[in-house]
Amino acid sequence: MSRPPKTDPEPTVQDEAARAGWLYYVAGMTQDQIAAEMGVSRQRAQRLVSRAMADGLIQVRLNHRIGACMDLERALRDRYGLTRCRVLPGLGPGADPVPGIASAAAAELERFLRMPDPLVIGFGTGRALRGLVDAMEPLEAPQHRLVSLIGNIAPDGSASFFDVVMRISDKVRAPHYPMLVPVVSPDESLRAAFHALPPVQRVLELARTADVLFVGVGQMSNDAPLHTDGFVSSDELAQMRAAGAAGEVAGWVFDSEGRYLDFGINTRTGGVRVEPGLERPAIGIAAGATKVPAIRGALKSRILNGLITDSATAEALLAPA
Amino acid sequence: MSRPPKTDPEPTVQDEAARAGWLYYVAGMTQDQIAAEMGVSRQRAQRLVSRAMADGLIQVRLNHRIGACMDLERALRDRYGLTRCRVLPGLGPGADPVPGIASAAAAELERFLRMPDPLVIGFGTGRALRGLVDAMEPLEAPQHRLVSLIGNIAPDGSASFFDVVMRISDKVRAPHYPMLVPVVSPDESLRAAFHALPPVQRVLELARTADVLFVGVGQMSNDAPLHTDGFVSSDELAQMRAAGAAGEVAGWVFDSEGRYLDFGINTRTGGVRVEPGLERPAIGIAAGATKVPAIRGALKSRILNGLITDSATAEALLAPA
DNA sequence: TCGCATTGCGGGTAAATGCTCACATGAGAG
DNA sequence: CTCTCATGTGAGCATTTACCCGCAATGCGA
Repeated sequence: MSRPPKTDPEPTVQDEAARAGWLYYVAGMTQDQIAAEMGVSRQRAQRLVSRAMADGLIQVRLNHRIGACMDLERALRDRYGLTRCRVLPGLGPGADPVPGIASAAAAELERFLRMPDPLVIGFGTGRALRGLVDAMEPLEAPQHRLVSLIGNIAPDGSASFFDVVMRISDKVRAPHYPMLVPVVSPDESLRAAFHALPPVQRVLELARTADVLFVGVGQMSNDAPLHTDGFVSSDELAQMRAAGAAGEVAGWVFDSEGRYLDFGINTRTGGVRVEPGLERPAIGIAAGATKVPAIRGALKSRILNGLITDSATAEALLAPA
Repeated sequence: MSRPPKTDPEPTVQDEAARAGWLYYVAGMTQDQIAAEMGVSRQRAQRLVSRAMADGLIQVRLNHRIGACMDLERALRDRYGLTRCRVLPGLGPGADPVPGIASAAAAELERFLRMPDPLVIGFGTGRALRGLVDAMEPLEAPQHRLVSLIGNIAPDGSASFFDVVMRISDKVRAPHYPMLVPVVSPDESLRAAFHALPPVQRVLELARTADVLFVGVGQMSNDAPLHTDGFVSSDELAQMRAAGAAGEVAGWVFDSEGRYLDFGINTRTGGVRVEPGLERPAIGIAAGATKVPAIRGALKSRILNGLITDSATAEALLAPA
């Protein structure tokens, strides 16, 4: 940019690139026309155009609220090394964020379901996953296998409320493998007994090797799903929080750095936990101010390498910790 | 478009086009990649991208002052004593000059809108101003007031086609003051009656004291906007031209020296006229061979002290009269 | 003046793009 | 209920673009 203020005996610098870029992007001319207009070869015109781009002479902006979301996606990807990230416009404070992100989550799942090669797809549970199911289109995908990561026996012995895997299986006609163990066993030995059953072991093995994982993220505040759904008592919740618990994925509790705790309900939680740093997609579906510390932890240790959220949550996740 | 029967808040609209456009222009992905990313066919991706372009969602701006244009700017400033001048590369003869200068005009307006102190900004009308609006980025600037210089009631009683002030107001969330009088009244006494109304007087006062003015420039040739938009008849146009009319700003006609005529439609034009020699910025946005005599007149008498145009028009303005 | 490396140019070519043309789907009129 | 129109979609194809490769010109140190 240190051009002397002389007149035009030197008309040839990146000025030409600017002019070529102008003609290309604004006037919509083809590179052939630009070449003719400027009296140079097509190849040179092409180089000028691409140089105008590389030098940042051309500024492209998107006049749409989606634009901000796209910028947030990129920022989240960079910050947490995500392989997949989707940010949707928030519905405003106070509104339930689940409907907004559910259809995007459903679209993401459908992308995998449409793949012809058989996949094993693992699912957590929770309201976000339930929203995903509701937003899904029925779709024939019998080549895949759907497996639950989390036990689906509630404390009272019934099947768990949000039986995500079964509902998806209904919609896509794929075989499903429920995890026939309690979400949280009363004690460690009972969990071991369940896990020792051969049918359960087969499901556990399937879940551990799943090609794709879709999970929600639970917060540890007083409205923790684990608590409101009756899996932990208020006292135990408070204890775990005092010990640093920040959130949970598939019932497994971790701290603000995303490290799994080795006490509390983690000794009694059924099913498999999502290991940090997987190469396979591990996609979190979660939004809301109260979930921010939980999501941040899961992203930091790469328990999740993909995220679907809303713009307000994305901004909070990008704010300095 | 297969609409999911579910209650999606905003399932899919041109949001997809915006997303595709962002991926294409900002992220630099190929249409194949976009198709894979969004789970649609390549053809659809291409359609989305081109729609994003057609809908004006994508805005391209050039961050470089081409040497030749800078020289023209300086020459125009010197010749006509302009305080602001911006010359953009022409798009070639025959091409519509409006898109080229619109984004520069939008940038100029945005500079004023970003000022924290409240301003009163006055606007004329016409295609150039309309192009400006389309090129503008949405921007929160509620501290300013936007006022129309020109009446916005068309001959048939409808609101005028290019309701610039309202559209800008939409984009920047600033209060706006339309000029509720006919662009051109049938006779002098009717104009006086309109102007005597107290609400109109308040708007007139606001318009007279506006801190910044953005206006187009109309030519008096057979394609005069005043004529094509139905405000003057062919006969009247010819009469005025015979009497020396060279152009008009905000509906007020002047001769080749920029002196306002005191007959013809000037006795019936609503709104305020831009007085020559203002200290406050009075910025004209105009380009095209047919407008050259009009622009020259407006510059000569300093009706305008700022100009945004293209290189071809700038050269014509600098040619000896 | 002579290597010798660096840079820019034109040619050629594979990939990407846009465009047109049938065909499906659905709404609305008859 | 059928026909028609309007809209959207996928496929094929011509055009346009991006990239790779020799070649020549220029700059530089020996």
